[in-house]
Amino acid sequence: MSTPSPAGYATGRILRPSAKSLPEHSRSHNRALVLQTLYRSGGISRADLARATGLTRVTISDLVAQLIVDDLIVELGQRSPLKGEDARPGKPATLLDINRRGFQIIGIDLSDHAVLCGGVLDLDGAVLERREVRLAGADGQSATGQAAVDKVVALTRELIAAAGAPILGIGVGSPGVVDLGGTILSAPNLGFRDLPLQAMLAAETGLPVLVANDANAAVLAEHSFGGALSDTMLVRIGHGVGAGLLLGGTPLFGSRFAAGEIGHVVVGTDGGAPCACGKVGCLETWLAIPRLEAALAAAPDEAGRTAILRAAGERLGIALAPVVGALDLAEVVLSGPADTLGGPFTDAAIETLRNRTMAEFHGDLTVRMTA
Amino acid sequence: MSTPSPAGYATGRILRPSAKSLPEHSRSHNRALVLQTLYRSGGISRADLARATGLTRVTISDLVAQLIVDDLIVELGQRSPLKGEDARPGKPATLLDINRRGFQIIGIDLSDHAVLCGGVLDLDGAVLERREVRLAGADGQSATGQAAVDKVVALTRELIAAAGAPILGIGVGSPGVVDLGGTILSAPNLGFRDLPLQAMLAAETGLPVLVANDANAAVLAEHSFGGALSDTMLVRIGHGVGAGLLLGGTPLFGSRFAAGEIGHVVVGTDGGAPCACGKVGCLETWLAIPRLEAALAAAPDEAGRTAILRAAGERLGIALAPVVGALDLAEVVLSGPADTLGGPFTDAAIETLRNRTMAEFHGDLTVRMTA
DNA sequence: TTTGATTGTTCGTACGCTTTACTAACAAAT
DNA sequence: ATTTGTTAGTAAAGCGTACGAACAATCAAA
Repeated sequence: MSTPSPAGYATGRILRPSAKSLPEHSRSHNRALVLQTLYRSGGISRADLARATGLTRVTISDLVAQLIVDDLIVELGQRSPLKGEDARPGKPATLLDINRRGFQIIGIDLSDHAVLCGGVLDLDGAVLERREVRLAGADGQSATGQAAVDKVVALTRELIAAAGAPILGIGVGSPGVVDLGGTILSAPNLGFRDLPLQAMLAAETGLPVLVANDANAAVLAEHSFGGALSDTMLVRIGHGVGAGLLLGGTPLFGSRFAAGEIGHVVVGTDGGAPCACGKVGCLETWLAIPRLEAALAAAPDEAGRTAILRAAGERLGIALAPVVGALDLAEVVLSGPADTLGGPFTDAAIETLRNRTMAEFHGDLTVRMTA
Repeated sequence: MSTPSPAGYATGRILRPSAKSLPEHSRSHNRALVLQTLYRSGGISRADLARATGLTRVTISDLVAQLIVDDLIVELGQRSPLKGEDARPGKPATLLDINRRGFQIIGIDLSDHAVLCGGVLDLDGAVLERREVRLAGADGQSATGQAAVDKVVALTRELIAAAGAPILGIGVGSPGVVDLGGTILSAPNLGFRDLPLQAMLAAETGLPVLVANDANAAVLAEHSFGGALSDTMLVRIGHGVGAGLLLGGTPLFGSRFAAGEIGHVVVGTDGGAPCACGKVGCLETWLAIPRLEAALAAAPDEAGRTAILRAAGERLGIALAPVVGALDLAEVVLSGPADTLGGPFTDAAIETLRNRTMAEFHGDLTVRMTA
C-alpha cells in the first residue's frame, strides 16, 4: 500500500522513476481494478465484472477467489430471478460485493487551528466514531512541534482502540507542504518542518499510513464521496487559503509539492491590504475568515455585510479565473464556514468567474462542505 | 500507437477508461523503457542497461535482441579497452545505440496564420528537410475548411516523398481545441470544426499519426529537446494567445480538451480594450502581436516602446501569477517573435511574476523559440 | 599461471492471462 | 416432459514475460 519513497524524491527535484514493469504488476493492477469496479457498483456477478473490466470470466474468477480468501470480497447469494419482463435465461448469477463492513479506515484532519479531529470510517466514507483533541494545553498555549506530534499519536491510538473491525490504513490531512513520502516539509501553524509524520505513524502503529496535504485529501474525498468531477479545484478558506487540484482524476503535487498554495498570490491591480508575507494584496488578505468576520462585525447593516461578502467573492473569482481558464476546470468547490461563504460570497465568485473566462465555461460551480 | 478514442470520450465527460492490464503491457512498457534509456545516453552495454533499468541482464538481452531484429537498435562494436586508469576487467562490452539515422519523423505545424510549415526530422530532433505551403490561394483568400485540409494533405505527401528513411510517424500541431483522438474540435483560424484530421491522415498515409494542440506539442518538444523541466507552462503569443501545460511530465488536456486556452481570460481590475469575444480586457487584447506591433509603431521613441512592452509583460505576469502559484510551476517558457518578446517584455513578466507569487518561487524563467 | 571480475547466453522455473472445452442451471418452445 | 438455446462459472492447456542458476568468453591483476 504505502510505497517507500525512492531515493530520487528526497532531492526535491523529481528524477524519472525509471519504473520497470513486471508481470505481477498486472496482477495487482487488475486486483485493484476489480475492487474499484465493485466498489462503485456493488451487487454484480463475476460475469458482469468480466464485461465491465474487459478481462475474461476465467481471470475474474481467479481474482475474485483470491480476494474472497483475503476477505475483501463477499458473496451475497444468488440474484433474484427477476420475474416478469426482466426474466433472463441461464444460470442465475451469484452476486458479489466489497466487504464494506469488514474493514475500517482512520482519518485525521490537522487543518483546524485549535482542534485535531479524527474519525473511524467504513469503506463508504460513513463516520462511525469521532474523536477530538484540543491543541491548547493547560497553559493555554497551542501545542506545536513535538508536543503537537504527541497529540496526533495519542489521537491515533484512541481511534485505533475505538475501531470495531480490522483497520485498512490511516489517512492524515495536514496543512502546508507535504511531499510524496508523507514528510511535512512545512506547516507553520503546527510548527512542523521536515517532519516525517508518515514514517513515524507507520512505525508507531504498524499500519499503512498516508499523509497528504489537507486540500489535496479533501478534493480526493469530494471526488470519491461527494460526486466531484475529475477536473476539480477545491479551495479551502479558513485562517489561511489553500487549494487542492484534481486533474484528470489524479491529484496535482507541483514541482516543489506546493501546488495549491495560492494564499499568497497577489490578486488584482488596485493595491490592497499588506500581508504578513511582505507583499500587498495577497489573496489571504481578502479572504481569510478572521479578517472577513472582523469586517462583517464592523459593517453597519445587512447591505454592508452583503457588499463585503460580494467584494471578497469577486476577489476569489479574479484570482481563480486564469487558473480555471488555463486548466479548463469543470468545477470549483469551496470549503469553509458555510454561514459566511454560502450566500453572496459564492454568488459573486461564480459571476466573476463567468465574466472573466471564456463563454464555453458554463460548468457548474458548487459549494459544499467536506465530509 | 494511435489508440482509437473510447466511446466515453465522445460524451465530453470523461469516464474512467477501465484499463485492464495484460502481461504483454509489461513487455511494451519495458521495450519503451530500454529505448528511452538508450535514447538519452547511447553507447552503453546490455549490462549497463540492466543496471539502469533494474531489469535482469537476461531480460535485457531478450528485449535488445528483438529490438535489433526490428532495426530499432544497432550494435556499435566492442567497447574500446580503456587503457590506463579506467581499465576494467572482464569480457569487453558490446555497445548499443538507438538506430538514430534509420528512421525519420514528419512534423507539421498549423499554428501560423499564413503558412503551413512542416519538416522531416531525425530521432534527435534535427530538421533534415523543410517544406512550406502558403494558405492564401490565387484569389488572395486564405484557405479554410476543406481547402485547408487539402493543403495539409499535399504538404504531408511532399514531406513523405522528401524523407530519406522509413518514417516512424507523423506529428501535427494544430491551434484550437483538439481531443485525445486527434479530432480538431474547433480551430477558428483554419475554419475547422469537429474535423477528424488524425484519422484522415492515417487513412491517407497508412502511417501512425498524432494530432495535438500546438502549444501542447510545443511544450512536449521543449521538454524532450529543449531541456524544459517536468512542470512547465509554454505560452504561445502570436495572433492569439495560447498555452501548453506539462505537469509532472505529462501534458494536461482539461475537462473539455481546452486546457491552456487563456487568450480570453480577463486580466486585471482596471478595464482594458474590448475584445472580439465580447468581454473587456482579455489577455489577447493586451498581448496579441498585431496589436503590440501597432502600438509599437505608434510609439514616439525608444522609451515609449519599452514602456509598451513592459506594460504588456506585466499583464502576462498578472495573468500567470495565480496559475504559477496554484500549480507550483517550475518554469514558464515564452514562445513567439523573439525581437518583440525578448527584452523588456520578458523582464517585466518575470518581475511581475516574482512580485505576485510566494517568495519560494525563484525558479528560472526562460525564453526560447520552438524548434 | 592463477585468481577474480565482468559480459552475455542457455536452460529451467514461476507467474499471469487467454483460449478451449466443459458442467451446472435456467427460460422458452415444443 | 423434452428439447433448445443461453448464461454462469470452472478446469486444463498454452503462450508470453521475467527471473535465477549456471556457464563460456574474456580480460586485469596478483
